[in-house]
Amino acid sequence: MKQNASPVAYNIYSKDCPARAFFDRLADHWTLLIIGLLKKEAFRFNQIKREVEGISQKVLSQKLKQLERDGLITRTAFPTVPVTVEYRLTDLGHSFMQTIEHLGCWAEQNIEQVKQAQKNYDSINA
Amino acid sequence: MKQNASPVAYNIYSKDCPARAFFDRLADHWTLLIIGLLKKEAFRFNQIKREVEGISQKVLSQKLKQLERDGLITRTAFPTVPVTVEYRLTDLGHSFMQTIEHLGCWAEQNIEQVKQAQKNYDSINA
DNA sequence: TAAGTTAGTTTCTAATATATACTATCAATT
DNA sequence: AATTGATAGTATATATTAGAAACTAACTTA
Repeated sequence: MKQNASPVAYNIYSKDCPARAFFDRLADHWTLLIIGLLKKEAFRFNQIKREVEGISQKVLSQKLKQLERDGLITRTAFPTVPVTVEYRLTDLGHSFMQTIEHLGCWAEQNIEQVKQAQKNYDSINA
Repeated sequence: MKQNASPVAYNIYSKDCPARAFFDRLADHWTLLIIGLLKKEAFRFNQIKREVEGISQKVLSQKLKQLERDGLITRTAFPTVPVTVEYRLTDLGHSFMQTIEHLGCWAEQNIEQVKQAQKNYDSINA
C-alpha cells in the first residue's frame, strides 16, 4: 500500500514553484504574529489589531483574507450589534502554528546575545 | 542556585520591544531561505544568490550584513583571485535554524491542500 | 584586448506598507 | 434628538522598501 507515490515535486528554493509562493506568504512577520496569536483561541478583528501592536487595519485585513484563502484560518461572522467576526485556526493552520511555535520565544530568549553581537559588530565596523 | 532570575522582559507582540524588531528581521522570506540554506555548510555570496532563486544582489547583500550584525552568521574573506567570501552559521544561527528547519518542508508538503482551499475559497467568493 | 569571474555598491523605478480618513450599522449617553 | 463609541472593514494619499540594471575593481583566461 504505497502512500508517497510521487517524488519531491515542490521546492521552496525554486523561483516559480507554488510552494515558494506559499512560503513567501507565510514567511512574513505579521502573518507569523497572527498565527501565533490564534494558537489557543479565536480572536475578533479588533482584538487581533490590539494584540499585534503596530499592524494597520489595511494590512491586517489583507493578511486575514490571504490566510483564509490559503485555508489556515476560518472567518465566522455573528449577527450581533455591532457585528462580531471571529477568526480561528483550521487544522491546517494549527499544524502550521506548531512549526513556528517556538520562533517567538527563541527571539525573546536570545535578544541579549544579539544585542551583544551588534555591539561587537558596530565597534569593529565603525 | 537560580538561573532565571529575571521575569519575562521581552515580548514580540509589543511594538517597541527590541525582541520584536529582531523578530521582524528574522520573519522574512529571504532571511529564512538563507538561514535554511546554510544549514549544513558554508556558502559563498554568488552560490547563495544562485540557490535562493529570485533574490537580488542588493537585498542579499543587505540581509547577509544584517545577519552578520545580529550574530547569526560569520563572514570570512579569503585572499584568493578572485576573492572568496564564505558565509557560515554561528552557534546562535544554528540554534535559530533548528527552530525554522521544518517550515520549508511543511510548505512543500501542504501546498496541495492549500491549492484546494484556494479553489474552494475562489468558488465561493466569485 | 576583450570577456569572464569574484563580491559587492549605486541608481532609478516599481511595488508595497503605513497613516489617515471614511463607510455603515446600531447602542448608549448627554 | 444629536453626539459618542463600538463593531469590521474600505479608500486614498504618502512614505518606505524592493527589484532591475548598470557600475566598480581586481585579476585570469582566451
